[in-house]
Amino acid sequence: MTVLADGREPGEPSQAADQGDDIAPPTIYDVARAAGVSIASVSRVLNGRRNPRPETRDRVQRAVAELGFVPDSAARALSVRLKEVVGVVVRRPLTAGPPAPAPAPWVPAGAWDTAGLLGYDAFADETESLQFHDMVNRGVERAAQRRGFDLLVRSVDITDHDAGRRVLALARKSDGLILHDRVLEPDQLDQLSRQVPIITLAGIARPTTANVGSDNETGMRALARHLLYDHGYTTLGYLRGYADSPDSQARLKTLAAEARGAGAVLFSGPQWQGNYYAAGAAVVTERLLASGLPLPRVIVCANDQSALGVMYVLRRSGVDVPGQVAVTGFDDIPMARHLHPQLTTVRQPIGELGETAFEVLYSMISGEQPAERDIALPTRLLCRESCGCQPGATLAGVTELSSVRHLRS
Amino acid sequence: MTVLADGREPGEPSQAADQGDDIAPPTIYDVARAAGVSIASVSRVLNGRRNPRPETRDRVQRAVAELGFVPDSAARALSVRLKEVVGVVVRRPLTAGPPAPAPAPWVPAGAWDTAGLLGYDAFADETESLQFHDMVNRGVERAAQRRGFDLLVRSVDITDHDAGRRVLALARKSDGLILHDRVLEPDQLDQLSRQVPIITLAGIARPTTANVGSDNETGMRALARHLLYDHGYTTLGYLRGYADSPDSQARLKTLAAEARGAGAVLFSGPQWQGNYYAAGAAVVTERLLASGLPLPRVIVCANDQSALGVMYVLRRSGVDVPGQVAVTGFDDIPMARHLHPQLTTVRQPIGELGETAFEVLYSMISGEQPAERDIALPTRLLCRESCGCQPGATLAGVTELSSVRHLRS
DNA sequence: CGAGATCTGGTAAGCGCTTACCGCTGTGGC
DNA sequence: GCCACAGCGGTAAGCGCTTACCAGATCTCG
Repeated sequence: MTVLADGREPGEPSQAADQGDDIAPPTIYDVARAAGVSIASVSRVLNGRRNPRPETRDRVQRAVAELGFVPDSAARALSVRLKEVVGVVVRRPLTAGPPAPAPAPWVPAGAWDTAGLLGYDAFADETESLQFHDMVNRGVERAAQRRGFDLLVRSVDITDHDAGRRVLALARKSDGLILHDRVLEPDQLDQLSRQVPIITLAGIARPTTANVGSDNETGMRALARHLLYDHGYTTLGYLRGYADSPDSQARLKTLAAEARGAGAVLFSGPQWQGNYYAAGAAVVTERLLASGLPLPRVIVCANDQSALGVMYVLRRSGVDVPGQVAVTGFDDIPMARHLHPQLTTVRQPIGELGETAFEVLYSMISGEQPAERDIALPTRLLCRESCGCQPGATLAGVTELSSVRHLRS
Repeated sequence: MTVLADGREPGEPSQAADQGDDIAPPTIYDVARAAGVSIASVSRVLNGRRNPRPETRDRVQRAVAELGFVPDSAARALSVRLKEVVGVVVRRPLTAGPPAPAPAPWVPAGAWDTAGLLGYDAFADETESLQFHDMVNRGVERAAQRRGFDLLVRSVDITDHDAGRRVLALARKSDGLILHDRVLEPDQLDQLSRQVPIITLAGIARPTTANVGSDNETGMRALARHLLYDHGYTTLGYLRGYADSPDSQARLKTLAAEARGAGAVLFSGPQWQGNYYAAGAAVVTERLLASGLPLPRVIVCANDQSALGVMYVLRRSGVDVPGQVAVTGFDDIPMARHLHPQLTTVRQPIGELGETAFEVLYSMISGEQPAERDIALPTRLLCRESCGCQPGATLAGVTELSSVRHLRS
């Protein structure tokens, strides 16, 4: 038996450890001693290796139960090189107040500071509220739990241009990373992904990473056709998300193609540049109103939160939604159905996005090559009221149009 | 220099490690070799110990930068006995659909199953939406980040009666735990808290744990007096949270005392037992309506989510809010101001609750005895519309009444 | 200019766990 | 009855890092 210099065995709590209050948790040595076996036997029983003799197994299990032993994760991780932790990184404004804008030179300085947005106090704590990200993370957690993994969550500030270091630090605390929108630059991503498995969400798959997103084309096409043909709208505006968001770009592209096909006019110039936040959308909408130019008949927003901001400003300005201007979103966050009018939007399977991301990551951590490097989950149109539809007679006041069935038949 | 059996030094990536795709991250041995120093020197430079010679420091820093070295957290944790991770546990329904009820024998079986709640499809994904817990966690994360800690988040199912094991497992992955409402039974708490520092949120401080909550008394007193004296309501109902929630009990107690003092009638019997969820509150409200008994003039809800459910059902049943029945909440979650009518509620400093919890936990992890074992953060009344007030002329449509100033002057 | 004090870098032990390897015991086949 | 062999438990190495301890170099001051 190994005995340390001060006379105690390895793992035995030292005298000075803690006075009464906190006692150190038991180690595998404590269990081995209590069971009268070696630490190897304890470990084998715990990990189901090599089929130990029933008597040995019993003694160990009894000792484990009695001491309430659970192996220390750090020691285990060091040994098996698996932490059973995945890191999740979200880029979000950490400081209170409205988010900094995406690069948008046409927005006068000050427009985003607190003073400039006082009128939008209604969204002051928007960044505190549940967003798309959080719901995705909930899905990641569900899937992770099934594999005994936990989530290590970290936010990087929207203005943090040295996110690389912080993400790398997280990487060394986990077995793999799930990165939300816009967390790393492509070259940082390439570099990091050679050291640790990485999944991006709503990004672009690269040689060494996989991406999980949703089928923007199908959903947006259904929405566009609904607006263009069912409602007959001929002028539309697209309020964008971050300029470099692949999701926002894909949605715009599909919408533009459909509008063109229907001979409708689509506004989507620089003055339609939002940032996925309600506060940002509110400012954009106000500028549009102030410009005196006529508004399009319908404003298609890159996401639900933007739609929230648009509707808020329109309503305050006495513009009837959807009577004068219809508004639509994308995502179907829970708040969408609690708005007045209820928001017509395209539902993404938000939780599944997270679950899928974890499962793909898990397979990469296990050393497999993922079969598919770019996964798009299905979307579907939810017609509620803000597009101009009358609330249906369905129970929840939602008319569901499966985009596929509706359009492909 | 130590050399392993196969000829490579410790830490040197073995040949078979990974083929091209993933390469193992550099270890401290790689850095030491690149810098031409020993691993001890590298460690000392990294941790700022013993003031190394400038030249040594330079060489190490250069090598670290070049290799992009970041120490492995598991190895570091094992050595310094600090993981720089705090575990956060939330009890929530993990499966889709409405939550299981708190023990409430008067609710007929089936009332909570999907079929029984079909009419409340509006809240089907409520458990997916932002809740109080998430906002608190955001605060924890903020504070943790300042200390280089990360959050390990885990949910336990609302029906999981063996939560102890799962929480213990989390404990061994972290340096301390923050437990939300109702995660552990008091005896489990006592046992676990002797091994690891624990903070409860909205619970009760015990000899070995600290608790962070908010000042229910002051907030509820302000709300009660506003309803009783400013509005002159003489009949009230209190829709409770979980039966064993200290928050819910404290709020009821204060409300009852105030009502008694004003000679008003307060209903709070078993048929007023909710569960902090909108879906639960909706069912309760429907039963109250079905009972045919007259409703009180105002329904005071244990939290905002409950108020959401109450308002939803009242509105569907043609009851005018606040004209016929006023409704109030507690918490001030972001959705509160987006409801129609806007919800009058008592604001808790939700984010600060989390930040405070972390700070206290951090001090315990650092081996200090917290000065205060039971911390209550200030609350304040926010009068919006659902209590019967007219929307004020203030910018955000919110009349703020500092509970202290209003009542103590 | 030499002895002690000071400073700096290296060596090695140890954190708590897993597992390769070794040796002992008991079994079956000849 | 003996030996090969399977089965099981123990010993010890090693995961990547920090740090106590030691030894050599440098400095200080009598």
